[in-house]
Amino acid sequence: MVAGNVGHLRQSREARLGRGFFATDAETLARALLGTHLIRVMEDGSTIRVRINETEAYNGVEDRASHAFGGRRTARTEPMYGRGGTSYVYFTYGMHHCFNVVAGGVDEPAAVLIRGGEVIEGLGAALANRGWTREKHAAVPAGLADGPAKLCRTLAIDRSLNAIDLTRDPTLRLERGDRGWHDEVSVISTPRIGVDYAGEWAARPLRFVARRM
DNA sequence: ATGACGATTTACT
DNA sequence: GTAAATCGTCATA
Repeated sequence: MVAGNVGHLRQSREARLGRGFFATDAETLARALLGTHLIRVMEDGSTIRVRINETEAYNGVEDRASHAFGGRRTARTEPMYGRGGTSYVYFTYGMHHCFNVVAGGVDEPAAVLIRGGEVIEGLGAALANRGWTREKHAAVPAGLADGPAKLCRTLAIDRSLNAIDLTRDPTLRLERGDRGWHDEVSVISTPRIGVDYAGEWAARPLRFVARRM
C-alpha cells in the first residue's frame, strides 16, 4: 500500500473530531457531544476514555448564566472567544475544576459544559486520579464522573489544560462515539444546574442528559 | 484593597 | 433536607 492511500484511509477513518464539528451554536454542540468520547492521555502514557452523557449549553453575550454574559471578556473568559474546539477550564468554589468545549467561531463566545460521562477505558488510572481503589469501590463504579468537577478530577483536568486546541492537543481529545449508541439511549433536556441567579435564562432547557432506555 | 460569590461536592443532622 | 470546605475572579472603591 502506497503512502498516499494510507493517508486517505487514515482520514476516512479518523475518529478525532475536527474543527467543523465545533463550528456551530452551543445548543447544537451540546446535543452532538452526547455519546462522543473524551480521551485523556496522562503523563505516564496511561489513557482514560469517557463516554459523555451529560452536557449543558452556554450561549455567550445574551445568556445571563454564561461567564461571557454581556460580552464580559477577561483573562478567565478569553478561551470562550477563541475558535470552536478550544478548551475552557475554570476553577470554582475554591476547589473544583470544570471543563468546557468552546462552540462557534472566533469572537463568538459560547461553550458546552461537560457535566458527566462514563469511564469505558482506563479504569485503573481513573480510580487512581480519584483516590479510589478497586477494593473499596465497585469494579465499574458509578459516580466516578457523574458531575462536572468529578469528571475533571477523574481525568486529571486542571487549568494546565485551559485554552488548548482539542482538535490537535496530544493529551486531551474528542472522538466520535460508537454507531448504535444513540439507539440505546433517550435524550432529555432540563434547566441547567446551579444557575438560579440567571433570571429568565435559568429556566431554559439547555441541559441534556442521555439515559439508557 | 476589599468583599461577595460561585456552571460543586461531600458529609452530616 | 442543610452546611462546610476554600480561593480565584470580578466589581467596587
